[in-house]
Amino acid sequence: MPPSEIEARARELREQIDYHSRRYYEHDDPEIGDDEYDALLNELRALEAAHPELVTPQSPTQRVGGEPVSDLVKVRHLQRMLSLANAHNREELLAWVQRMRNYLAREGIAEPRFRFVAEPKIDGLAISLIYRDGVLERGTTRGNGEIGEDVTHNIRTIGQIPERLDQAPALVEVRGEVYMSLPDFAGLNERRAAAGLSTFMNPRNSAAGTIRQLDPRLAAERPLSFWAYQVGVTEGLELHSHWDALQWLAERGFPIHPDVKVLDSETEVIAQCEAWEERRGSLEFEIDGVVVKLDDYELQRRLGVVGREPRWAIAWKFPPTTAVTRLRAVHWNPGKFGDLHPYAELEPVQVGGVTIKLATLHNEEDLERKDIRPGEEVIVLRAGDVIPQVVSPAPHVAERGDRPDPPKVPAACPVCGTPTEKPEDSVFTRCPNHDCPGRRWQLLTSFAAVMDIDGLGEKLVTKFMELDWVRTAADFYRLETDQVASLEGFGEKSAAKLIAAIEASKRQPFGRVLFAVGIEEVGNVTGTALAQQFRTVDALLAAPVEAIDETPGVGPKMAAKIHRQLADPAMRSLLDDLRSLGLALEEEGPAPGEGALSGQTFVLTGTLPTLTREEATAMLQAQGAKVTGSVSKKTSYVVAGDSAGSKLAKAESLGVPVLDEDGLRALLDGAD
DNA sequence: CGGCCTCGAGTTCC
DNA sequence: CTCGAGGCCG
Repeated sequence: MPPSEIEARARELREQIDYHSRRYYEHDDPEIGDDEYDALLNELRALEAAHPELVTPQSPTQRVGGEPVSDLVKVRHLQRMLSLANAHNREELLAWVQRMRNYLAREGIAEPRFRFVAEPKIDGLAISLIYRDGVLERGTTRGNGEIGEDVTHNIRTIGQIPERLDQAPALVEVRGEVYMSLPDFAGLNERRAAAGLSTFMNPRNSAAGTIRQLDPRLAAERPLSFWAYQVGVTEGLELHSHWDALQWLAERGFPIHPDVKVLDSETEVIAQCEAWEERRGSLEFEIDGVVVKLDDYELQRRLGVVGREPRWAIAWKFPPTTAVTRLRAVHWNPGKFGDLHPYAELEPVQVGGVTIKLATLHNEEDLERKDIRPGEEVIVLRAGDVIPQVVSPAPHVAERGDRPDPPKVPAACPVCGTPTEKPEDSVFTRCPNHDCPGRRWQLLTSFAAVMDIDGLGEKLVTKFMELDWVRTAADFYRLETDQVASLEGFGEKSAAKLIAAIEASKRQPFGRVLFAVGIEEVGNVTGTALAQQFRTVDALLAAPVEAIDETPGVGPKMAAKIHRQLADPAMRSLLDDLRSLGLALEEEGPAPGEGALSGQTFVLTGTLPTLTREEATAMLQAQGAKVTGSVSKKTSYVVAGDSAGSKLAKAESLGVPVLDEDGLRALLDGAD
């Protein structure tokens, strides 16, 4: 780069960084992720390192520790706020305990009795609160540990933080974490979205931005919470252990997490850390680890501090939920209806405790937007959920001049080789071949899943297709026990079991069959609605578009699409075949408006003790109830089983009644 | 016409 | 679970 360009680039970077830094800190509303931000900052640092003459005092690189410019008053902490060493696994945790023993042995304390306290490490921000004579005097952010910022005006808006303390000493410093709970975060974002405002990226940013607002009225509108976790400087108060301190805090009304406990051995500590890790996803706040402290203050004092870290505490860090890995290739697969979907083949990498090799890329637009290229490093994320996602190129690759070519949309179907088409109105390029084996495989596996055929999974479908035993879903019902038993890995018994499962699926209601055969726009709900509306497959097939349009939940667009697909001879013959094979192609359930539970909407969540989701759905639908997937205020009941997640929380927040399996049965019995 | 609500579809790992 | 799009209600 010629010098003039370098200078221009440096200026550009400074402007961008300042802009994003303001978005983040002042407007509390970042447009880009931390990684992207860091990439900008790193590029600027690199430029400035190579060309020191470009460094200006105002450059973002010159701010101490990358702290943002701010009008908040700087305050020196009475006692430095320390950081923590990390342990990533049990070996490192045991090594920490051993280090403490060794250290104390050298200090002449042999065989000390260790008691520990393990607390969740909340992803919020650390705050120090000073109470003088029981009155909250000041709240300060951690800052760099030595100097923080005075945020007392915002601290006072947090209801969980007492203004006054009973039986308080002359001086006490309370430390804890200010955070935004996940429900509050979701609610805030919902309100913001409704008001046409941009939404926040994550609870931590949201909390950090809120606490640093200059105007407390803004902070008051944003729900913040608090957990206390330490007593710092005191005058006129004597405590002997961390646990005592926590009790003392609890007695004065500070929130202490109820599951924090004293542990007597490192084995218990490890078990506790692992337990927290397991609970991680079901807590109503984000945690990124567990803080383990030695309980006894005298031992803490003896152990002291090394650098900025106390020897007597450690943070058990959970595996990161993002990782950088190489994108090996982008592949394409046809879906049920021929749309080609790109997915990423990745160099296997550990993210959030599992190894990720594949990740969906959704569609071409998504692929283009992310600008990821095979051969380059990418950031892989496994958010609170389970599904891996490719987020973006790794920060450093975008700076490269000679990047590999972006992946190309295939000109021919990767499975059957038919030239692809891209309809005007679709984001997808598609394989137009209705007989494409890839497409048929998707249809058949989906059919097996929708019809709830036990044991008929992806592998078996593949095998049946290879042997050419199965071309359409109807062929499943033509399989014979002997035939299946002849397969490797199958015996007489397992073959009979599979055939029985296939037979059993014949009892699935008409609506479910309509869903299973693979009609675009027709899922569980629309299938059931069509079945109720038309009663028989003949009536449905004879129906003009206008009649289909009359179905609740179906409008003109869907009606046209459904009508066109039903006219397809292949679809007609499939439905015909299925009928002659004994599947239900007439509605036996109640007509619309009939049935004891008609007009009521149910949502199932979690695992019920004895019923499968499909069974419960069928039982409800038999009474005319509608079963949908998402909770809203129109939902009549949520049926919650074990490990129910966000839907249960939503039901509670909306005041929707929640049933367990017994409650459901009672309701169904009452309806008979 | 605008804005919620709902549905469908695809998807990973163990 | 999340996204986008279509339907429906005010």
